Amino acid sequence: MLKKLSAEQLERLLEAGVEEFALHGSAGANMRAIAERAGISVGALYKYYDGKDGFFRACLGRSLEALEAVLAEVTAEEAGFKEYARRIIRALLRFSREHAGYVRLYCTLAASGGEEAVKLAGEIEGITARLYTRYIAAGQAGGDLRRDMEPGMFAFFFDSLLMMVQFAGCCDYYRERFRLYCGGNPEDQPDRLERELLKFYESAFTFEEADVSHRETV
Amino acid sequence: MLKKLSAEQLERLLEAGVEEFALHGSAGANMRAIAERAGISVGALYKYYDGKDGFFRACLGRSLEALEAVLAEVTAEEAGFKEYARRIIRALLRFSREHAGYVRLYCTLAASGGEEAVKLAGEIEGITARLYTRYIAAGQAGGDLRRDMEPGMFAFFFDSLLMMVQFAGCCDYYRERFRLYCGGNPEDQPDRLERELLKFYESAFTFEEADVSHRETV
Amino acid sequence: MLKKLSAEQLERLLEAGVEEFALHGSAGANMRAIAERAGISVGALYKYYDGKDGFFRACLGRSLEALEAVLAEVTAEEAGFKEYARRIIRALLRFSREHAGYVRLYCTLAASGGEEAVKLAGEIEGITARLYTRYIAAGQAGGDLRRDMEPGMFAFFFDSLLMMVQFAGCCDYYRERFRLYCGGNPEDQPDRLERELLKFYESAFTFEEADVSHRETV
Amino acid sequence: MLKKLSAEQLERLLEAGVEEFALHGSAGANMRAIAERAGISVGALYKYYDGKDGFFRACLGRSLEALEAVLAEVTAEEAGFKEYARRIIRALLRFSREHAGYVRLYCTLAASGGEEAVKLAGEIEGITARLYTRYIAAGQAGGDLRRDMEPGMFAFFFDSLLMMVQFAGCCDYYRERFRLYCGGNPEDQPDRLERELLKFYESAFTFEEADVSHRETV
DNA sequence: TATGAATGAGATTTCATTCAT
DNA sequence: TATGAATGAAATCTCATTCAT
Repeated sequence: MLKKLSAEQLERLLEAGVEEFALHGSAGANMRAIAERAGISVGALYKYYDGKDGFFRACLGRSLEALEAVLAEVTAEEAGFKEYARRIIRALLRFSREHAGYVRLYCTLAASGGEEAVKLAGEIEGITARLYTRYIAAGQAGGDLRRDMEPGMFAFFFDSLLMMVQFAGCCDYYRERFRLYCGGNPEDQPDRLERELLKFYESAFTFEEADVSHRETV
Repeated sequence: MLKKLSAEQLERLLEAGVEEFALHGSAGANMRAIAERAGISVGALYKYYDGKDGFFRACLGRSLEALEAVLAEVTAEEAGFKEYARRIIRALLRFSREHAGYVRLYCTLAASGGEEAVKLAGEIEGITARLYTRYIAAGQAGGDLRRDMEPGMFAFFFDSLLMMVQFAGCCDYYRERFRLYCGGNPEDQPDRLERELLKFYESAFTFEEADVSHRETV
Repeated sequence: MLKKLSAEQLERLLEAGVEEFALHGSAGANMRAIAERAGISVGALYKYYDGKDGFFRACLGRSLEALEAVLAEVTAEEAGFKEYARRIIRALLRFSREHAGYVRLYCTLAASGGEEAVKLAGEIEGITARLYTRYIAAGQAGGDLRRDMEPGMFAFFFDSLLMMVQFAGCCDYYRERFRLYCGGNPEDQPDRLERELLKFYESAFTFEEADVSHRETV
Repeated sequence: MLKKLSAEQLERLLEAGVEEFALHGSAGANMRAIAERAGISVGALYKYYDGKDGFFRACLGRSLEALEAVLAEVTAEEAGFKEYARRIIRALLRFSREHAGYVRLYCTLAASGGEEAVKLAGEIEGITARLYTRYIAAGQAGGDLRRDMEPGMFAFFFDSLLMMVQFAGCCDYYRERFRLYCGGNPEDQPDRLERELLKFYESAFTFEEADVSHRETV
């Protein structure tokens, strides 16, 4: 890696890459278009990155770093489940507003197949998987969360909805889908989304068979 | 092989297309590779479909039809919420086992952007969006489901988890992600997945603030 | 050459070929389009003619035969120069009205290069070249036509104008060119064209230096 | 050879295109062959021109510009009819010797049909049509040219012969045709051709009915 | 060193020709 | 025998990558 591209230029380059890859996929992206969008020459792009694949991975890395940073920041502080969930929801909604390209790229990556995708899944999802699962298990141990659930499974459901909400804020298809179900866009009604999602989570995670044994299951 | 393309060959062609598009995306797919995979000539492929885009849409159409057929079949019969959900879960798990390619293509489409994706979202998701939302609203009216939720939003959550479970059964990234959270693959433990997901749904959808007012919210 | 295509079908085939070749040139013509236009199968086309080139030559032959037939008919009768010219003009104008495709194909052929074209030029133009040249020489010997001209050259000029008039009646470019010079289309004003062309010919062919020695040459 | 395309190479590219299009027509020309003939890569060809059609038009444009330049130069100076005609004949004969490819392409274009050809006819022929017609009308007004002719028609005849002479110098078919009528090639005997053509023109344009009323019309 | 034009392999697409039916 | 779908070579065109300037 040479050192002559200014930090700002590198920034622009990665942003351009993220956007182009998110828009057209790894195969459909156009290296020349990326360079132009970033205002640098293709030659420079190839000096700094090792071909299209290498650059794609760099863009991906960039996106995932940013995502992880947000999550790390949010999950650093201890909090009760509801508050914890609220913070994550808010952070991710803000993230998809501010870094739509990153989320789009993440979505594109997740849809792509192959060894590479598997490897990246391990790197990216491993952290949150462990984090959420442990947190839920701790909640169970502490008596705050229902005991008749598998922490891993419920962590999976928890994270899945967060992913979907993010995609709904950034990716055309998921955005339209959200409109059909809920009306409007996620970023225009963060409070409503937060409220309903929290409600959903709260009861799913705290409900106990025993508490409702008198009710007729539907 | 100069025989007329048999129905089976045409079938193979679409399957090959579904697989290739699912694997490499719309841009990355290779028409020659598709023809070879199906064992026919490129010329024949172009005789039956109008270019790459046209063929892509045909593959998409086939995938979505199959998906809709399954959902239509399952949702035709009336049932209580839990039974209804159970059937859908089972049907979709079976579908992703038997038609992994269709689901992969659906996932690829959802990740792609553009007008086309938006239009397709409307066609594909509109049906389930209305279906689920109405079903939930009916459940509320009948007293089976909690009243303090927005039917649309909760339908969105409901469907989102189903999507994720399907993707986890078919797409490399989502599959790996599932392993990290839950261990193993969805299709190898359908009962476990069904049980936990139903548990999650049941409490999320039937919980009522009033019932648990004595509990400390976590 | 097999015998099963009816005369009418063969007719249609050649007509279709003439039109297609005239329209798109030898390289641009589409064999399938020709077969379709003629209402027969491509297989039959290939049974009767040996590939594209062979069929092209057949179409050409057809056109040239028709052209020669017209000229042969007209030049069979003896007549004075002016009457002779008048007849040819009229015959060719009618021919280009009734067989525009033949003339177009002739024009296309003449524009194409290569050995083939040279060979065909010999076959096609040889006849008229000899005919006109001899006629003019005879006119000179008989005292009807000026003596200070080379019969071959003047025959060339004579024929060249006839070609142009024909092209003007059938080929888009030449037709537009005619409109710019003369206004209207040749076939809509055959009398005017005949009159002026005859005037042109008459003076060109009968003028004698001696007769006008007293005039200042311009 | 990774140097920037030199002016000379660009020149060669157009020349190669003119030659290839002239030889095989617009449909039959081969872009790869053109690039090879010019010694550049196909990629470069496509960087400079917008597809086959765009490049064809560029080649055409170059040919027609050159033709117009020659005519403009020649017709700039005033002169009596005979001198004027002599100059044009000479200029065009030289032009077809030096730029055979341009003339061939012009001939190919004229034989091709379609809207495009009509439009180009308007652009190309319009200039000479007006020029010649006005010149002839002026000659009539000044008493130098016969009054019993339509200037437009005679201008058409005038130009038609010039076209044919040019084609005879460059296009295989027309060249062979010339040999049949006149013997030899136009460019090998420019003086003879000039002399005879002038003779033809002179009498055609200056003949007056009145002058020869005593002669028996042939 | 940074540039971006040139390269050319490889993709999409067409269409003359074949041959099973 | 006549058909016309299937073939696949060859055409057009794109774009990741190189490298002379």
